[in-house]
Amino acid sequence: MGEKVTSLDVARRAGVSQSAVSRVFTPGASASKKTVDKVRRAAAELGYRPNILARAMVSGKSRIIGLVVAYLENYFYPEVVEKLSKSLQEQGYHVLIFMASQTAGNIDDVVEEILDYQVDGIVAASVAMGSELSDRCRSAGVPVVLFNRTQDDDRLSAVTSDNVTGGRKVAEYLVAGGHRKIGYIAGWEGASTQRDREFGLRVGLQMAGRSLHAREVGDFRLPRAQEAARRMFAGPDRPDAVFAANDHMAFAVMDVLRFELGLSVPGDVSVVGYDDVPIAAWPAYDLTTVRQSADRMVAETVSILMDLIENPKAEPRRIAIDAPLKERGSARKPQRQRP
Amino acid sequence: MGEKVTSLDVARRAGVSQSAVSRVFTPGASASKKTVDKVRRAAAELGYRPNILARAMVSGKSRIIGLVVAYLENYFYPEVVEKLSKSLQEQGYHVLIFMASQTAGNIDDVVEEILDYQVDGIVAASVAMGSELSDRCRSAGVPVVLFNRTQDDDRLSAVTSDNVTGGRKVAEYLVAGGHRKIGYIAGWEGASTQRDREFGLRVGLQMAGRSLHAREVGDFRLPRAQEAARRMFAGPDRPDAVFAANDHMAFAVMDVLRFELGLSVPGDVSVVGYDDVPIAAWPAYDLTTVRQSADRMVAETVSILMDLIENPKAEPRRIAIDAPLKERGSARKPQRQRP
DNA sequence: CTGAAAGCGCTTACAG
DNA sequence: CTGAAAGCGCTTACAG
Repeated sequence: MGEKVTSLDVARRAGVSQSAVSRVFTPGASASKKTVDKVRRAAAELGYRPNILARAMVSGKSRIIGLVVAYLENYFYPEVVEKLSKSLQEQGYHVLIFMASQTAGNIDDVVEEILDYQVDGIVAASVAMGSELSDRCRSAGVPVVLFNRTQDDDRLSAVTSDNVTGGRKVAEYLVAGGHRKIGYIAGWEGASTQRDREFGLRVGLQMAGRSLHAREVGDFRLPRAQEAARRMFAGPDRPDAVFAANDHMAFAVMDVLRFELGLSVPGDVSVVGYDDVPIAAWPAYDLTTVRQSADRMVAETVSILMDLIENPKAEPRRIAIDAPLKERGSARKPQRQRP
Repeated sequence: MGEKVTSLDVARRAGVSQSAVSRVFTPGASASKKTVDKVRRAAAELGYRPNILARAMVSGKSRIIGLVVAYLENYFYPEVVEKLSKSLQEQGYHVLIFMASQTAGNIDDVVEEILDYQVDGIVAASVAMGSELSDRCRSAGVPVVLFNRTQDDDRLSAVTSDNVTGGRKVAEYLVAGGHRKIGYIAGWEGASTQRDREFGLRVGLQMAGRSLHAREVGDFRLPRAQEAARRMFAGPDRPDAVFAANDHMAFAVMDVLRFELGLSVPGDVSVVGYDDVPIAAWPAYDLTTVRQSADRMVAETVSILMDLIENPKAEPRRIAIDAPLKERGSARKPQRQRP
């Protein structure tokens, strides 16, 4: 206990200076093979490992990335956390996680806390950032990338899927499938993903000369989505198709339709989601959905972050990954085969 | 950019010493109201925030907890990550996340990396730790708590649910439900949770004068669990009940039974899981399962960690939270009503 | 209560 | 290539 070994201890045992030890443990530094050997041996014998915090203090690089995430109930995010962590680990970085409470104002406090840890970068997943906050990050020289969300501030990098096109594809697919009464379960209206998906849906509908038959707000949350589905199907003129702004809500909608209202999916009503989380492929749902590749979004995020960290004057980037529709069993298929 | 404000800047502006500034920002320290006011004002004007890394270096407390987690596909873990982060945040700590690759040996490297960050404690969720490793942590004075796993080494703290009793309850419930051919889908055999749940099941069966009818290994993974279910139901003498070592596998088993084999659940076969993840309550599964409270497990974990951090000579603790059976629709119910 | 000084464990110019 | 020295931004005894 407390047998804390420092670089000075190693230096003494190896018969070299502290600087030499430092160089041996610094990737690009110059040291003779002889020194390297002596130092490595001494370090191994002593069980020495560099103190990252001390290194961070002097070098100004902590190799910590702050990840702000609001809710892990939507199973798209656990996948993101896992992939982001792994990918960053491969780059020699680690993720410090900050759960933003649902409460609106808290995100600002959270970012201040993150900055206190001298992070090298911030990934804000599914949260919006006040402009004062992004100013603070900018002046602190800490790059921020918005994940699965965009903001007007174009000095902020952002990675999303192409939500507008994704929404439009759903409209086209549903129309091609012969649906005439298309309902939409909206996500939380403050989210750009919600707005973009809905916009795409409406554009697609309009291009086909149609319009939305019904609309309810599910807020991206399970109970709200259930209520939204109940309201939407309460009247006599029920939809024959529903697009839910994400898979998470689509599952809830399907279950209300099937188990509460006794409707058949897709017999009576087609259901389409957005995200393609793993559960969408489970046979109990077999959900037709828009595929949003966590892999590709994470890869872009890491790439942007690394660029911005290495080159502080690099331009912020905004990426929208293409989002193809994944056909499964929860929505009636267009009759393409019979021309 | 780079307008890095230090405690010395604040001190100068407030007309006090650096020590005074430090004291104002240190919870228990003594400072006159006058000094506090001057310093707070100067700090606010300058936008000063203490550098946590610098503080960590001198104080020896980083207020970072390392969390090692192996896989987030089992939706018990995202819940844990979220709750643990929030709870720790409330205590002024933050979570540095480390994804342990599936590869066996890697966990050791990961722990070394964690230690490099001078964490104040480690939570190892669903991973085992070599004894050399736990020795290193001990000698570094870093407390470790195993989460949802136990090890022989009783100098390690561990938080689990009462897996043995949980398994036994499943046996009793299934027997009471009139099942005669009970199959078990095992998790990864290296996991204590797997061993304990199976042991409990076997004990319960034996106490009722029964024994296991079939057993296949699902490794806690989706595809393996599916294969296990297929094998188990391939022969003529199929089980009338299946206990899967966790919910995640139980979902896969249910889907194979229902959608591949055309069996009715619970009409033809009852299915029981373990964990009670949120999806278990979704009507598409309505899974009878053993409830393992993430809330309580997290609370215990945080409590142990805080104790161990504050008092390094505190004894390690091993907690097994009680795990009640949650009755739902996927398993035939015992006929209690008619005596 | 308050300040001057030393030091946490490293890295980084600067000479050699 | 290598070492001595300074310094990263704080906190912590130690005097006062």
